[in-house]
Amino acid sequence: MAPAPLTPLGYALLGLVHQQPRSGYDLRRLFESTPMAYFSSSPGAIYPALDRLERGGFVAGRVDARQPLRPRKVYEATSKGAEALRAWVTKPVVHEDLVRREGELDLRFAFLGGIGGPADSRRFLERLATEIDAEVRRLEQHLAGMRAVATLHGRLALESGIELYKARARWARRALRHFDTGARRGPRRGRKP
Amino acid sequence: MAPAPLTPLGYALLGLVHQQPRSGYDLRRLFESTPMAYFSSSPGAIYPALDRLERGGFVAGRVDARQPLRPRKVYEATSKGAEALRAWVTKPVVHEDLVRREGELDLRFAFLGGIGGPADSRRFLERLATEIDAEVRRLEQHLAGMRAVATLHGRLALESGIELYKARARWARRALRHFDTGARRGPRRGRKP
DNA sequence: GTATGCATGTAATACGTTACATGATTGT
DNA sequence: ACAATCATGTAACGTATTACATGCATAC
Repeated sequence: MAPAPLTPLGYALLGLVHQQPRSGYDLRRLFESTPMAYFSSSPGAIYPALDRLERGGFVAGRVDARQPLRPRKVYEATSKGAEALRAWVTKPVVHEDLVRREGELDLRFAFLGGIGGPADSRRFLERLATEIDAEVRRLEQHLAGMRAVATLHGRLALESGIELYKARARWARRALRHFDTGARRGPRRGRKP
Repeated sequence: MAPAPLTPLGYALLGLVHQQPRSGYDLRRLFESTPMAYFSSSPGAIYPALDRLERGGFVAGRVDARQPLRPRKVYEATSKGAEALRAWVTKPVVHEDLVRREGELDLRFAFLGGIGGPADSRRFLERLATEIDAEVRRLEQHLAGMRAVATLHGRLALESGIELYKARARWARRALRHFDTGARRGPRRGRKP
């Protein structure tokens, strides 16, 4: 049942080769030159990770032996890989995603675009906003409880965390407008009256 | 020269035992029950990390053999540990801290309270805000450049990142008011006219 | 002929995760 | 008698990091 969960890097690579076939070098450059720099572009991370994905049957690589240079190995997602990716991006957002896997959230949402429908995007964003609200309440209670004991810096650091969560929730609710029920396409105009 | 850099967990533990002597179990509970849950409370992470800190001379542990239970081992920071901690928290914030070590920023700032003076806090926050501004400019340029090619979800995900950075910069500038030059103490009243 | 870019990889090391082990005390 | 709490640890495993290795093609 539990289908061998991948690492964040594994999902990132899987999602990218699912968008379009790419070589290890393509992926490295992507991590170097785009805001995905969150992931390491080091070959010692990427090539072994691609191997694991291939051995696990999530991606298939074929050697592109066009004459000039050292041959590229181009990967694409298998149906098993696509399924694992779908499961990952559509999985309900839970509390742990907020505190230990913050970085994955944007990635999951970005990949969700090519995979799910507007209903999936709505579910993701609504759930995200709800979980954040709950976490903000917890943090504010903690902050209230420590008012007396904690240092100024401790309180400020916690407030920083709270502000970041609030900003993310605002973003989620704004993004939701792009997936309004009944909207045929795009963010144009207000919601159905 | 380069004094064997510690891991994030290592710095977290070091900073906490620098505040006051604590046992491994104290630290585990802290990670379980406070917003520091970002760090794992698993014994397989904490006890080995404390060992490494002790072997490296950053902390010193002594067994607290008060009768009742299994004896606690209570750690406190050595002067070498305090120095390493000071170096870490006062180190200028750089671009890489933003993208690959976001989680450490709040921690560094929180510990800075017990270590540096208001001038250190100002430097930290000003530098942080400046680095964020630069990163936001980069991201917005990237967003502008991908307008045409990228998907709605990709653009929204990037906007999320931008919003989070902006929220952090706002927080930093607000927090700065607590460390105004000439202010004797606390955030009371506006800045010197 | 030297550096840079394309393109793949390996080796050593250290670290975190999960799960398990141990054992005493207190509460029901 | 059993569970929970205090308290410390170990073992197996997988993975990321850093640094190195290789080799051809093109540009200066």
